Amino acid sequence: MESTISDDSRTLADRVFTRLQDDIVRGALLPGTKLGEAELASRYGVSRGPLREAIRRLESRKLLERIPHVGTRVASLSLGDLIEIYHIREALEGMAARLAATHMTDAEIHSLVELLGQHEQQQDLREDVAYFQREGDLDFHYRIIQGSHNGTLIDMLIGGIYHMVRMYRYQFSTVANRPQRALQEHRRIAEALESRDAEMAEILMRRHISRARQNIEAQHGLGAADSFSSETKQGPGPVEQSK
Amino acid sequence: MESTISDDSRTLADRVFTRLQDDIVRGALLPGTKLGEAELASRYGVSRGPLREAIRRLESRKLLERIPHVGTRVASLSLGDLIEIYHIREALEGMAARLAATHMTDAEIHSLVELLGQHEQQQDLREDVAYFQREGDLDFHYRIIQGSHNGTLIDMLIGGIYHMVRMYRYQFSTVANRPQRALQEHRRIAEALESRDAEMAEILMRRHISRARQNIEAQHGLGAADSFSSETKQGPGPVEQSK
DNA sequence: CCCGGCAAGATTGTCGACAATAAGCGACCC
DNA sequence: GGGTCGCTTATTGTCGACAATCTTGCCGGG
Repeated sequence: MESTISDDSRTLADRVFTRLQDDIVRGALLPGTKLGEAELASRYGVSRGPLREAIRRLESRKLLERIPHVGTRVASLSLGDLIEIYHIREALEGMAARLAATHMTDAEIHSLVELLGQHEQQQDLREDVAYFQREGDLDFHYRIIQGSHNGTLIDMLIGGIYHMVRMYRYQFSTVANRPQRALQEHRRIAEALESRDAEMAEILMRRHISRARQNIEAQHGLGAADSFSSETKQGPGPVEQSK
Repeated sequence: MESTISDDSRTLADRVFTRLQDDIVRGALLPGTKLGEAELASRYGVSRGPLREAIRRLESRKLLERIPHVGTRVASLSLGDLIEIYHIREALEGMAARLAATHMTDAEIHSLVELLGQHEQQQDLREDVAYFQREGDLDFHYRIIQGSHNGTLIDMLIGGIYHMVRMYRYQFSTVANRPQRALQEHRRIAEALESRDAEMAEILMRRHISRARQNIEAQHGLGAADSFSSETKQGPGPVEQSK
Protein backbone atom coordinates (compact mmCIF):
# COMPACT_ATOMS: atom_id res chain seq x y z
CA MET A 1 0.00 0.00 0.00
CA GLU A 2 2.39 2.55 -1.15
CA SER A 3 1.14 5.95 -1.95
CA THR A 4 2.95 7.77 -4.67
CA ILE A 5 5.19 4.85 -5.28
CA SER A 6 7.18 5.93 -8.14
CA ASP A 7 9.47 8.66 -8.22
CA ASP A 8 9.84 6.79 -11.42
CA SER A 9 13.23 8.20 -11.50
CA ARG A 10 14.27 7.78 -15.01
CA THR A 11 17.52 6.08 -14.33
CA LEU A 12 17.98 2.61 -12.97
CA ALA A 13 20.56 3.80 -10.48
CA ASP A 14 18.08 6.17 -8.88
CA ARG A 15 15.41 3.52 -8.71
CA VAL A 16 17.61 0.91 -7.14
CA PHE A 17 18.80 3.58 -4.74
CA THR A 18 15.24 4.22 -3.63
CA ARG A 19 14.35 0.56 -3.39
CA LEU A 20 17.47 -0.32 -1.48
CA GLN A 21 16.93 2.55 0.90
CA ASP A 22 13.37 1.44 1.49
CA ASP A 23 14.45 -2.11 2.16
CA ILE A 24 16.99 -0.91 4.67
CA VAL A 25 14.71 1.54 6.39
CA ARG A 26 11.80 -0.86 6.55
CA GLY A 27 13.92 -3.53 8.10
CA ALA A 28 13.77 -5.98 5.23
CA LEU A 29 17.54 -5.98 5.39
CA LEU A 30 18.70 -6.41 8.95
CA PRO A 31 21.55 -4.25 10.21
CA GLY A 32 24.88 -5.95 9.87
CA THR A 33 23.82 -7.96 6.87
CA LYS A 34 26.58 -8.30 4.38
CA LEU A 35 25.48 -7.17 0.96
CA GLY A 36 27.15 -8.92 -1.93
CA GLU A 37 27.08 -6.87 -5.08
CA ALA A 38 26.36 -9.77 -7.38
CA GLU A 39 23.49 -10.94 -5.21
CA LEU A 40 21.95 -7.49 -4.96
CA ALA A 41 22.38 -6.91 -8.66
CA SER A 42 20.47 -10.05 -9.54
CA ARG A 43 17.88 -9.33 -6.85
CA TYR A 44 17.04 -5.94 -8.25
CA GLY A 45 17.57 -6.98 -11.81
CA VAL A 46 20.28 -4.49 -12.62
CA SER A 47 23.93 -4.59 -13.38
CA ARG A 48 26.60 -3.83 -10.86
CA GLY A 49 27.29 -0.40 -12.26
CA PRO A 50 24.13 1.39 -11.20
CA LEU A 51 24.07 -0.68 -8.05
CA ARG A 52 27.46 0.60 -6.99
CA GLU A 53 26.36 4.18 -7.56
CA ALA A 54 23.37 3.57 -5.34
CA ILE A 55 25.60 2.01 -2.72
CA ARG A 56 27.87 5.02 -2.70
CA ARG A 57 24.91 7.29 -2.11
CA LEU A 58 23.54 5.18 0.70
CA GLU A 59 27.00 5.15 2.16
CA SER A 60 26.98 8.93 2.18
CA ARG A 61 23.72 8.84 4.06
CA LYS A 62 25.24 6.58 6.68
CA LEU A 63 22.79 3.82 5.89
CA LEU A 64 25.53 1.53 4.61
CA GLU A 65 28.99 0.85 5.89
CA ARG A 66 31.58 0.01 3.32
CA ILE A 67 35.11 -1.25 3.69
CA PRO A 68 37.24 -1.09 0.56
CA HIS A 69 37.98 -4.45 -0.97
CA VAL A 70 35.97 -6.15 1.70
CA GLY A 71 32.33 -5.41 1.26
CA THR A 72 29.26 -3.45 2.21
CA ARG A 73 27.02 -4.04 5.18
CA VAL A 74 23.83 -2.48 6.41
CA ALA A 75 24.76 0.09 9.00
CA SER A 76 24.39 -1.40 12.43
CA LEU A 77 24.18 1.49 14.75
CA SER A 78 24.25 1.69 18.46
CA LEU A 79 21.69 3.10 20.82
CA GLY A 80 24.16 5.85 21.59
CA ASP A 81 23.99 6.99 17.99
CA LEU A 82 20.24 7.16 18.23
CA ILE A 83 20.51 9.35 21.30
CA GLU A 84 22.95 11.59 19.45
CA ILE A 85 20.52 11.88 16.62
CA TYR A 86 17.73 12.87 18.94
CA HIS A 87 19.88 15.58 20.45
CA ILE A 88 20.51 16.92 16.98
CA ARG A 89 16.86 16.67 16.15
CA GLU A 90 16.12 18.70 19.24
CA ALA A 91 18.28 21.53 18.00
CA LEU A 92 17.30 21.33 14.36
CA GLU A 93 13.60 20.67 14.66
CA GLY A 94 13.32 23.25 17.38
CA MET A 95 14.71 25.67 14.88
CA ALA A 96 12.33 24.33 12.24
CA ALA A 97 9.36 24.91 14.52
CA ARG A 98 10.48 28.44 15.21
CA LEU A 99 10.83 29.17 11.52
CA ALA A 100 7.56 27.41 10.77
CA ALA A 101 5.69 29.68 13.15
CA THR A 102 6.71 32.59 10.97
CA HIS A 103 6.87 31.16 7.49
CA MET A 104 4.08 28.63 7.33
CA THR A 105 1.06 29.67 5.35
CA ASP A 106 -2.37 29.66 6.87
CA ALA A 107 -3.34 26.84 4.56
CA GLU A 108 -0.42 24.74 5.70
CA ILE A 109 -1.28 25.28 9.34
CA HIS A 110 -4.91 24.46 8.70
CA SER A 111 -3.92 21.27 6.95
CA LEU A 112 -1.69 20.38 9.86
CA VAL A 113 -4.53 20.81 12.32
CA GLU A 114 -6.69 18.62 10.14
CA LEU A 115 -4.02 15.96 10.19
CA LEU A 116 -4.04 16.03 13.96
CA GLY A 117 -7.78 15.57 13.88
CA GLN A 118 -7.34 12.43 11.82
CA HIS A 119 -4.80 11.15 14.28
CA GLU A 120 -7.23 11.68 17.13
CA GLN A 121 -9.92 9.72 15.33
CA GLN A 122 -7.57 6.87 14.66
CA GLN A 123 -6.57 7.00 18.26
CA ASP A 124 -10.18 6.75 19.33
CA LEU A 125 -10.93 3.89 16.99
CA ARG A 126 -8.28 1.45 18.02
CA GLU A 127 -5.87 0.96 20.80
CA ASP A 128 -3.40 -0.72 18.56
CA VAL A 129 -2.52 2.44 16.79
CA ALA A 130 1.17 1.86 16.92
CA TYR A 131 1.79 1.73 13.24
CA PHE A 132 -0.47 4.57 12.30
CA GLN A 133 0.69 6.74 15.09
CA ARG A 134 4.22 5.96 14.21
CA GLU A 135 3.79 7.00 10.63
CA GLY A 136 1.56 9.83 11.67
CA ASP A 137 4.21 11.15 13.99
CA LEU A 138 6.66 11.22 11.14
CA ASP A 139 4.09 12.96 9.00
CA PHE A 140 3.51 15.63 11.60
CA HIS A 141 7.18 16.36 11.94
CA TYR A 142 7.61 16.25 8.19
CA ARG A 143 5.08 19.00 7.73
CA ILE A 144 6.61 21.29 10.28
CA ILE A 145 10.02 20.79 8.77
CA GLN A 146 8.63 21.59 5.36
CA GLY A 147 6.87 24.54 6.93
CA SER A 148 10.18 26.09 7.89
CA HIS A 149 10.62 26.96 4.21
CA ASN A 150 14.33 26.59 4.69
CA GLY A 151 15.52 24.41 1.88
CA THR A 152 18.84 23.48 3.39
CA LEU A 153 17.25 22.56 6.68
CA ILE A 154 14.63 20.47 4.92
CA ASP A 155 17.25 18.60 2.95
CA MET A 156 19.31 17.98 6.01
CA LEU A 157 16.45 16.74 8.13
CA ILE A 158 14.37 14.79 5.66
CA GLY A 159 17.13 13.72 3.33
CA GLY A 160 19.74 13.05 5.93
CA ILE A 161 18.36 12.27 9.35
CA TYR A 162 14.86 10.94 9.08
CA HIS A 163 15.86 7.86 7.18
CA MET A 164 18.03 6.92 10.08
CA VAL A 165 15.27 7.66 12.56
CA ARG A 166 12.89 5.44 10.67
CA MET A 167 15.44 2.67 10.46
CA TYR A 168 15.99 2.81 14.18
CA ARG A 169 12.31 2.75 14.87
CA TYR A 170 11.83 -0.41 12.90
CA GLN A 171 14.97 -1.93 14.31
CA PHE A 172 14.30 -1.32 17.96
CA SER A 173 10.56 -1.53 17.57
CA THR A 174 10.56 1.78 19.29
CA VAL A 175 6.87 2.10 19.00
CA ALA A 176 5.54 5.18 20.62
CA ASN A 177 4.25 3.70 23.82
CA ARG A 178 2.66 6.96 24.78
CA PRO A 179 0.81 8.04 21.71
CA GLN A 180 -1.74 9.82 23.84
CA ARG A 181 0.82 12.08 25.33
CA ALA A 182 2.68 12.58 22.09
CA LEU A 183 -0.52 13.59 20.42
CA GLN A 184 -1.21 16.13 23.13
CA GLU A 185 2.22 17.60 22.62
CA HIS A 186 1.62 17.74 18.90
CA ARG A 187 -1.57 19.56 19.56
CA ARG A 188 0.19 22.13 21.69
CA ILE A 189 2.81 22.70 19.06
CA ALA A 190 0.13 23.21 16.45
CA GLU A 191 -1.57 25.73 18.71
CA ALA A 192 1.65 27.66 19.05
CA LEU A 193 1.96 27.70 15.29
CA GLU A 194 -1.59 28.89 14.94
CA SER A 195 -0.90 31.83 17.21
CA ARG A 196 2.38 32.46 15.37
CA ASP A 197 4.32 32.17 18.59
CA ALA A 198 7.76 31.27 17.33
CA GLU A 199 9.49 31.06 20.67
CA MET A 200 6.78 28.89 22.14
CA ALA A 201 6.80 26.62 19.14
CA GLU A 202 10.52 26.07 19.47
CA ILE A 203 10.34 25.38 23.17
CA LEU A 204 7.48 22.93 22.81
CA MET A 205 9.15 21.12 19.96
CA ARG A 206 12.41 20.81 21.85
CA ARG A 207 10.54 19.48 24.85
CA HIS A 208 8.61 17.05 22.71
CA ILE A 209 11.72 15.55 21.16
CA SER A 210 13.58 15.62 24.44
CA ARG A 211 10.82 13.59 26.05
CA ALA A 212 10.85 11.13 23.20
CA ARG A 213 14.55 10.70 23.75
CA GLN A 214 14.15 10.20 27.47
CA ASN A 215 11.47 7.69 26.74
CA ILE A 216 13.83 5.73 24.54
CA GLU A 217 16.59 5.92 27.10
CA ALA A 218 14.33 4.60 29.82
CA GLN A 219 12.83 1.94 27.62
CA HIS A 220 16.15 0.47 26.58
CA GLY A 221 17.75 0.39 29.95
CA LEU A 222 20.17 3.09 30.74
CA GLY A 223 22.57 4.99 28.67
CA ALA A 224 25.35 2.47 28.45
CA ALA A 225 25.89 3.82 25.03
CA ASP A 226 29.44 3.01 24.14
CA SER A 227 29.85 -0.72 24.51
CA PHE A 228 26.69 -1.74 22.81
CA SER A 229 27.75 -2.99 19.44
CA SER A 230 26.44 -6.48 19.03
CA GLU A 231 28.61 -7.89 16.32
CA THR A 232 26.66 -11.06 15.90
CA LYS A 233 26.92 -11.97 12.30
CA GLN A 234 23.52 -12.15 10.77
CA GLY A 235 22.98 -14.80 8.20
CA PRO A 236 22.78 -13.31 4.76
CA GLY A 237 20.31 -15.89 3.58
CA PRO A 238 16.87 -15.13 4.92
CA VAL A 239 16.42 -11.69 3.55
CA GLU A 240 12.86 -11.23 2.53
CA GLN A 241 12.01 -8.97 -0.27
CA SER A 242 8.75 -7.33 0.54
CA LYS A 243 7.38 -5.81 -2.57
CA MET B 1 44.99 8.14 12.91
CA GLU B 2 45.79 9.84 9.69
CA SER B 3 46.34 13.51 9.74
CA THR B 4 46.65 13.94 6.03
CA ILE B 5 43.23 13.96 4.55
CA SER B 6 44.39 14.22 0.98
CA ASP B 7 44.51 10.94 -0.87
CA ASP B 8 44.88 8.24 1.64
CA SER B 9 42.12 6.16 0.18
CA ARG B 10 43.04 3.04 -1.56
CA THR B 11 40.47 2.94 -4.28
CA LEU B 12 40.49 5.17 -7.32
CA ALA B 13 36.89 6.16 -6.77
CA ASP B 14 37.66 7.51 -3.33
CA ARG B 15 40.68 9.37 -4.56
CA VAL B 16 38.92 11.02 -7.45
CA PHE B 17 36.13 11.87 -5.03
CA THR B 18 38.57 13.68 -2.78
CA ARG B 19 40.33 15.43 -5.61
CA LEU B 20 37.12 16.53 -7.26
CA GLN B 21 35.78 17.80 -3.98
CA ASP B 22 38.94 19.76 -3.41
CA ASP B 23 38.78 21.27 -6.86
CA ILE B 24 35.22 22.34 -6.27
CA VAL B 25 35.76 23.69 -2.80
CA ARG B 26 38.90 25.56 -3.72
CA GLY B 27 37.24 27.22 -6.64
CA ALA B 28 39.26 25.55 -9.36
CA LEU B 29 35.93 24.61 -10.87
CA LEU B 30 33.61 27.57 -10.97
CA PRO B 31 30.00 27.08 -9.92
CA GLY B 32 27.76 26.38 -12.84
CA THR B 33 30.48 24.73 -14.84
CA LYS B 34 29.22 21.80 -16.77
CA LEU B 35 31.22 18.69 -16.07
CA GLY B 36 31.48 16.24 -18.90
CA GLU B 37 32.20 12.76 -17.73
CA ALA B 38 34.63 11.94 -20.50
CA GLU B 39 36.56 15.12 -19.91
CA LEU B 40 36.79 14.59 -16.18
CA ALA B 41 37.75 10.98 -16.63
CA SER B 42 40.68 11.88 -18.83
CA ARG B 43 41.63 14.75 -16.58
CA TYR B 44 41.91 12.57 -13.51
CA GLY B 45 43.21 9.62 -15.43
CA VAL B 46 40.44 7.23 -14.48
CA SER B 47 37.62 5.50 -16.20
CA ARG B 48 34.07 6.69 -16.08
CA GLY B 49 33.01 4.05 -13.61
CA PRO B 50 34.80 5.31 -10.50
CA LEU B 51 34.18 8.84 -11.66
CA ARG B 52 30.45 8.35 -11.65
CA GLU B 53 30.57 6.92 -8.16
CA ALA B 54 32.45 9.98 -7.00
CA ILE B 55 29.92 12.20 -8.73
CA ARG B 56 27.05 10.49 -6.96
CA ARG B 57 28.70 11.10 -3.63
CA LEU B 58 29.37 14.76 -4.36
CA GLU B 59 25.79 15.04 -5.45
CA SER B 60 24.69 13.73 -2.07
CA ARG B 61 26.78 16.40 -0.45
CA LYS B 62 25.08 19.07 -2.49
CA LEU B 63 28.31 20.06 -4.14
CA LEU B 64 27.14 18.91 -7.54
CA GLU B 65 23.81 19.24 -9.28
CA ARG B 66 22.85 16.49 -11.63
CA ILE B 67 20.02 16.22 -14.09
CA PRO B 68 19.42 12.75 -15.51
CA HIS B 69 20.44 12.36 -19.12
CA VAL B 70 21.54 15.94 -19.21
CA GLY B 71 24.65 16.36 -17.19
CA THR B 72 26.34 17.40 -14.01
CA ARG B 73 27.24 20.91 -12.98
CA VAL B 74 29.06 22.40 -10.05
CA ALA B 75 26.44 23.53 -7.59
CA SER B 76 25.79 27.20 -8.04
CA LEU B 77 24.21 28.34 -4.87
CA SER B 78 22.60 31.57 -3.94
CA LEU B 79 23.43 33.92 -1.15
CA GLY B 80 20.18 32.89 0.48
CA ASP B 81 21.45 29.36 0.77
CA LEU B 82 24.56 30.63 2.49
CA ILE B 83 22.41 32.49 4.99
CA GLU B 84 20.41 29.35 5.60
CA ILE B 85 23.58 27.45 6.24
CA TYR B 86 24.73 30.02 8.74
CA HIS B 87 21.45 29.75 10.60
CA ILE B 88 21.94 26.03 10.80
CA ARG B 89 25.51 26.47 11.90
CA GLU B 90 24.27 28.74 14.64
CA ALA B 91 22.07 25.98 16.01
CA LEU B 92 24.47 23.12 15.46
CA GLU B 93 27.74 24.72 16.45
CA GLY B 94 26.10 26.32 19.43
CA MET B 95 25.20 22.84 20.47
CA ALA B 96 28.72 21.68 19.69
CA ALA B 97 30.19 24.39 21.89
CA ARG B 98 27.89 23.43 24.74
CA LEU B 99 28.90 19.81 24.46
CA ALA B 100 32.55 20.73 24.06
CA ALA B 101 32.51 22.60 27.35
CA THR B 102 31.65 19.36 29.05
CA HIS B 103 33.35 16.72 26.97
CA MET B 104 36.59 18.31 25.84
CA THR B 105 39.70 17.09 27.57
CA ASP B 106 42.03 19.50 29.29
CA ALA B 107 44.65 18.72 26.68
CA GLU B 108 42.30 19.59 23.87
CA ILE B 109 41.39 22.88 25.47
CA HIS B 110 45.00 23.70 26.09
CA SER B 111 45.83 22.97 22.47
CA LEU B 112 42.97 25.18 21.40
CA VAL B 113 44.28 28.07 23.44
CA GLU B 114 47.69 27.56 21.92
CA LEU B 115 46.15 27.72 18.48
CA LEU B 116 44.61 31.04 19.33
CA GLY B 117 48.01 32.27 20.45
CA GLN B 118 49.41 31.42 17.04
CA HIS B 119 46.59 33.28 15.38
CA GLU B 120 47.34 36.34 17.43
CA GLN B 121 50.97 36.25 16.43
CA GLN B 122 50.06 35.96 12.79
CA GLN B 123 47.70 38.80 13.26
CA ASP B 124 50.44 40.94 14.72
CA LEU B 125 52.88 40.12 11.97
CA ARG B 126 50.91 41.12 8.95
CA GLU B 127 47.83 43.02 8.08
CA ASP B 128 47.13 40.82 5.12
CA VAL B 129 46.13 37.90 7.23
CA ALA B 130 43.09 37.09 5.23
CA TYR B 131 44.13 33.68 4.11
CA PHE B 132 45.62 32.55 7.37
CA GLN B 133 42.80 33.88 9.41
CA ARG B 134 40.36 32.27 7.08
CA GLU B 135 41.91 28.85 7.43
CA GLY B 136 42.57 29.47 11.08
CA ASP B 137 38.95 30.28 11.66
CA LEU B 138 37.97 26.98 10.12
CA ASP B 139 40.54 25.25 12.26
CA PHE B 140 39.19 26.81 15.42
CA HIS B 141 35.66 25.74 14.65
CA TYR B 142 36.85 22.32 13.59
CA ARG B 143 38.42 21.72 16.96
CA ILE B 144 35.37 22.72 18.91
CA ILE B 145 33.19 20.53 16.75
CA GLN B 146 35.54 17.63 17.31
CA GLY B 147 35.53 18.52 20.98
CA SER B 148 31.85 17.85 21.20
CA HIS B 149 32.69 14.15 21.03
CA ASN B 150 29.40 13.59 19.29
CA GLY B 151 30.17 11.48 16.27
CA THR B 152 26.96 12.16 14.41
CA LEU B 153 27.27 15.87 14.95
CA ILE B 154 30.87 15.82 13.78
CA ASP B 155 29.96 13.95 10.62
CA MET B 156 27.12 16.27 9.88
CA LEU B 157 29.09 19.44 10.40
CA ILE B 158 32.49 18.56 8.99
CA GLY B 159 31.38 16.03 6.43
CA GLY B 160 28.25 17.78 5.35
CA ILE B 161 28.29 21.49 5.92
CA TYR B 162 31.80 22.77 6.09
CA HIS B 163 32.63 21.87 2.54
CA MET B 164 29.84 24.12 1.45
CA VAL B 165 31.00 26.87 3.76
CA ARG B 166 34.48 26.70 2.35
CA MET B 167 33.18 26.71 -1.19
CA TYR B 168 31.15 29.79 -0.49
CA ARG B 169 34.07 31.53 1.09
CA TYR B 170 36.22 31.03 -1.97
CA GLN B 171 33.38 31.87 -4.26
CA PHE B 172 32.23 35.08 -2.67
CA SER B 173 35.67 35.97 -1.44
CA THR B 174 34.01 36.32 1.88
CA VAL B 175 37.23 37.04 3.58
CA ALA B 176 36.83 37.85 7.20
CA ASN B 177 37.05 41.58 7.07
CA ARG B 178 37.07 41.79 10.83
CA PRO B 179 39.62 39.24 11.90
CA GLN B 180 40.40 41.30 14.97
CA ARG B 181 36.91 41.04 16.26
CA ALA B 182 36.50 37.43 15.26
CA LEU B 183 39.66 36.57 17.10
CA GLN B 184 38.38 38.29 20.22
CA GLU B 185 35.20 36.28 20.03
CA HIS B 186 37.19 33.13 19.61
CA ARG B 187 39.14 34.04 22.69
CA ARG B 188 35.97 34.50 24.68
CA ILE B 189 34.64 31.17 23.58
CA ALA B 190 37.87 29.49 24.57
CA GLU B 191 37.65 31.13 27.97
CA ALA B 192 34.17 29.79 28.43
CA LEU B 193 35.42 26.35 27.55
CA GLU B 194 38.28 26.67 30.00
CA SER B 195 35.88 27.46 32.80
CA ARG B 196 33.62 24.62 31.63
CA ASP B 197 30.71 27.00 31.27
CA ALA B 198 28.52 25.14 28.82
CA GLU B 199 25.73 27.67 28.63
CA MET B 200 28.10 30.54 28.11
CA ALA B 201 29.99 28.66 25.44
CA GLU B 202 26.81 28.04 23.51
CA ILE B 203 25.65 31.61 23.77
CA LEU B 204 28.99 33.00 22.66
CA MET B 205 29.26 30.61 19.78
CA ARG B 206 25.79 31.42 18.57
CA ARG B 207 26.54 35.09 18.80
CA HIS B 208 29.80 34.63 16.96
CA ILE B 209 28.20 32.86 14.05
CA SER B 210 25.23 35.17 14.05
CA ARG B 211 27.55 38.14 13.71
CA ALA B 212 29.43 36.48 10.91
CA ARG B 213 26.13 35.99 9.14
CA GLN B 214 25.09 39.59 9.67
CA ASN B 215 28.46 40.63 8.38
CA ILE B 216 27.91 38.67 5.21
CA GLU B 217 24.43 40.05 4.79
CA ALA B 218 25.64 43.59 5.16
CA GLN B 219 28.63 43.04 2.94
CA HIS B 220 26.53 41.77 0.10
CA GLY B 221 23.94 44.45 0.47
CA LEU B 222 21.14 42.03 0.99
CA GLY B 223 19.36 43.62 3.87
CA ALA B 224 16.19 41.58 3.63
CA ALA B 225 16.43 39.44 6.70
CA ASP B 226 13.05 37.77 6.55
CA SER B 227 12.48 36.84 2.98
CA PHE B 228 15.76 35.19 2.31
CA SER B 229 14.08 32.17 0.90
CA SER B 230 14.19 33.25 -2.68
CA GLU B 231 12.78 30.23 -4.35
CA THR B 232 13.40 31.63 -7.75
CA LYS B 233 16.50 30.04 -9.05
CA GLN B 234 18.44 33.14 -9.67
CA GLY B 235 20.93 32.09 -12.25
CA PRO B 236 24.28 33.65 -11.62
CA GLY B 237 24.48 35.02 -15.06
CA PRO B 238 28.16 35.47 -15.73
CA VAL B 239 29.13 31.89 -15.07
CA GLU B 240 27.99 30.59 -18.39
CA GLN B 241 30.93 28.38 -19.09
CA SER B 242 29.98 26.53 -22.18
CA LYS B 243 32.57 25.58 -24.63
C1' DC C 1 49.62 -28.60 19.48
C1' DC C 2 49.96 -23.96 17.75
C1' DC C 3 51.55 -20.51 14.56
C1' DG C 4 53.08 -18.59 10.14
C1' DG C 5 53.25 -18.75 5.23
C1' DC C 6 51.09 -20.12 0.83
C1' DA C 7 47.72 -21.15 -2.60
C1' DA C 8 42.81 -21.35 -4.17
C1' DG C 9 38.55 -19.25 -4.31
C1' DA C 10 35.55 -15.52 -4.17
C1' DT C 11 34.46 -10.74 -4.10
C1' DT C 12 35.39 -6.10 -5.15
C1' DG C 13 37.52 -2.54 -8.20
C1' DT C 14 38.23 -0.98 -12.83
C1' DC C 15 37.78 -0.74 -17.63
C1' DG C 16 36.07 -0.40 -22.45
C1' DA C 17 32.06 -0.91 -25.44
C1' DC C 18 27.11 -0.74 -26.53
C1' DA C 19 22.47 1.26 -26.02
C1' DA C 20 19.20 4.97 -24.78
C1' DT C 21 18.04 9.60 -24.24
C1' DA C 22 18.17 14.64 -24.88
C1' DA C 23 20.05 18.71 -27.14
C1' DG C 24 21.10 20.99 -31.69
C1' DC C 25 20.12 21.79 -36.35
C1' DG C 26 18.27 21.76 -40.74
C1' DA C 27 14.51 21.08 -43.84
C1' DC C 28 9.78 21.10 -44.73
C1' DC C 29 5.04 22.65 -44.28
C1' DC C 30 1.62 26.13 -43.16
C1' DG D 1 8.52 34.12 -42.84
C1' DG D 2 7.64 31.42 -38.72
C1' DG D 3 6.90 27.23 -36.57
C1' DT D 4 7.24 22.34 -36.26
C1' DC D 5 8.87 17.86 -37.32
C1' DG D 6 12.52 14.64 -37.96
C1' DC D 7 17.40 13.57 -38.23
C1' DT D 8 22.12 13.94 -36.56
C1' DT D 9 25.20 13.98 -32.97
C1' DA D 10 27.06 14.10 -28.62
C1' DT D 11 26.51 12.82 -23.97
C1' DT D 12 24.80 9.97 -20.42
C1' DG D 13 23.18 5.37 -18.77
C1' DT D 14 24.01 0.48 -18.66
C1' DC D 15 26.29 -3.75 -19.25
C1' DG D 16 29.61 -7.66 -19.32
C1' DA D 17 34.44 -8.91 -18.79
C1' DC D 18 39.11 -8.49 -16.87
C1' DA D 19 42.32 -7.45 -13.09
C1' DA D 20 43.50 -6.56 -8.17
C1' DT D 21 42.71 -7.54 -3.54
C1' DC D 22 40.98 -9.88 0.56
C1' DT D 23 39.45 -14.10 2.79
C1' DT D 24 39.81 -18.92 3.77
C1' DG D 25 41.53 -23.28 4.13
C1' DC D 26 45.62 -26.13 4.00
C1' DC D 27 50.28 -27.40 4.69
C1' DG D 28 54.67 -27.34 6.92
C1' DG D 29 57.65 -26.03 10.64
C1' DG D 30 58.70 -24.95 15.41
